[in-house]
Formats: sequence, structure tokens, C-alpha cells
Amino acid sequence: MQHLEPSIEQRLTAEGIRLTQGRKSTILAIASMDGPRTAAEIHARVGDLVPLSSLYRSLAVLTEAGVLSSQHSSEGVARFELAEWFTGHHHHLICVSCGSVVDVTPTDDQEHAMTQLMEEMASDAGFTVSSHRFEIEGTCPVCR
Amino acid sequence: MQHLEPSIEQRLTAEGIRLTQGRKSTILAIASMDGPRTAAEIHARVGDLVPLSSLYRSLAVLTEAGVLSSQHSSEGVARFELAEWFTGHHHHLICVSCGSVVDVTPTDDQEHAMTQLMEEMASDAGFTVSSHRFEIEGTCPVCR
DNA sequence: TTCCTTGCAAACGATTTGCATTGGA
DNA sequence: TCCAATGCAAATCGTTTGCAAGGAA
Repeated sequence: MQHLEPSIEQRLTAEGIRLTQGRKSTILAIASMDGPRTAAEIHARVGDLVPLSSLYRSLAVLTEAGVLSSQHSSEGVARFELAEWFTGHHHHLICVSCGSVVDVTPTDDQEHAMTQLMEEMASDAGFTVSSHRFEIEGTCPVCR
Repeated sequence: MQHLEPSIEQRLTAEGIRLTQGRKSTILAIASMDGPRTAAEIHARVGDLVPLSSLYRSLAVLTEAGVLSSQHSSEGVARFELAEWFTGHHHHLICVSCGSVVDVTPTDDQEHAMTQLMEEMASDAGFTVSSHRFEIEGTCPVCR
């Protein structure tokens, strides 16, 4: 993604969010890195163009608007990535050695099996399922 | 658990960890609350007996010793619970409305299916799996 | 007695916020 | 033009740490 995807631009406009230089570079930076990234990592990419405090504000706004999604890594730091409506549904492989995070997209069969498992496990407790997160920890090819 | 389980006591002794009053009440407090708990929640239970800084130190030591396990909730705060060798392997149902976390223990069939899925998804990326975390988000019976 | 553990207060890192200024629609 | 977005600095929150005093083995 060299330029902002029209679908993202549309979404921002639809949400009444101004498309500033800083936000453009923020989104492009996130798109250019694979796997969810921390504010610090993103800041290293966008450099002096966007100070940290502004970056945090943009990340919050973009997440709120559904352009980004965020989670917290095992160390407790927030990580951001493009939302699933854009990237497709996926899960994360996390290297316990170097901390790198890689996306994995389940096949339809796998996703179906996972959804079924989830429903089974949740229904006993009376929960209505809205989403799930599956994190696989292991050792990446580089660290092995 | 009114008194500290012998197996836990043994483990602490084996790890060369002193069993102090504060640590006893900390473990008992965690055992008495279902699902993983934050330091603040635990502190509210043990009260003035254990100041926050000492509590954090104990939690770190007990986690290191394998008596507790910790993760970070979606808001980025650390949550502690008894380790799986004691409670058994399980996953978490998280209420998106009130934030409560409930344990769910998969059946052998479910766990087997999950392990298989995980291996499939990880092997493509060349990862060697060491553990997994499955978090189901939804609405609890109380909030529904 | 000997170290490990505690308690306090101060330090930390990640994230948030108040306020005056700037820039996009 | 006008209000949302920015930049800076200061504040906040969860968590960690230095150091002297206390307590388990």
C-alpha cells in the first residue's frame, strides 16, 4: 500500500474523520509492517512527522472508527494493526523468544471448527459469543 | 481453599521460597476469586496486610516459581491466577460489557481439536508451538 | 544469625490530557 | 471560516526499584 486505499479513505470520510498528513502516514506505516505494532514501533517509522502524543490520539481515533484494531501483547503494551474488515480475519503466532508476531489466516474449515468449539465452550457458561482471539505461542523459524 | 494446599506449599519449599503471611493470604485470596485477577483486585482482598508494592513483588516471585500464571487483559493490566498444573488447563470467557472473566475448561475432545487446529496453523509458518491462549469474548448472563 | 522479604517513597514506562495553535474541509 | 487535529509539557496509571528495617528458617 503506497497510497491510502480508497476503501479506508471512504471509511474515514463516512465516520466524519479528517484525513490529515499525520494520519495518512500513520496508516501507511502500519500497513507496511506485518503483524500488530506498538505505538513506539509506529512512531519510529513516521518519525518526527508525528509526535508520540499525537500518534496515540490518532491511533485511538482510528481504532474507534474501526480502521484499526488494537490488542495488548503479553508484556502489556498496546499493538495496532489494520482492522479485519480490511485484512481479513486472522490470528497471531507469537515467538516466545524474540517477541515477533506473525499473522495466520485460518482456512474456512479451520475457522468453522474453531467457531464451533467456541460456541460449545461458551454456551455452558451462558455467554453469548461476539468474537474470539486465538494466540499461538511458540518459536519462530529464525529463533529455532 | 481455606488453608494453603500442601502441593502448593511443597512447590514453594522446593523452589526455596519463604512462605510468609503476606504470600499465604495472597495465594488464598487469588484461589477464592474465580478467573484471573488484577493486582488491584487482589490488593482489595488482602487489604492493609500487604501493601501494593509488596504484593507486586510476591506476585512476580510466585509467578516465577510457577505457582501463579499471569497474562495481560485487553485493557493492558496484568491478571494473575493459580497455575494450570493446579487448576487444570482452561481458557477464558470475557464479558465485553462488564469485563468479568470466567474460566472454561475444554473437554478432552475439544482440547484435542484445538491442539490439532493450532498445529496446522503454526506449521505453515514454521513455528514450533509451545502453548496457546484462546479467549472468547461475548456477553455474560448477567449483562445480557 | 542469616538472608530473604517487607514497607515506604521515589522512579519508571506507557499512555492520556489541558491548553493554546494550526490546518483541513 | 470554523471546528477538529496538533504539539508541547505536565499529569496519570500500573508497575518496578533502592534502601533500610523486619521476620522466616
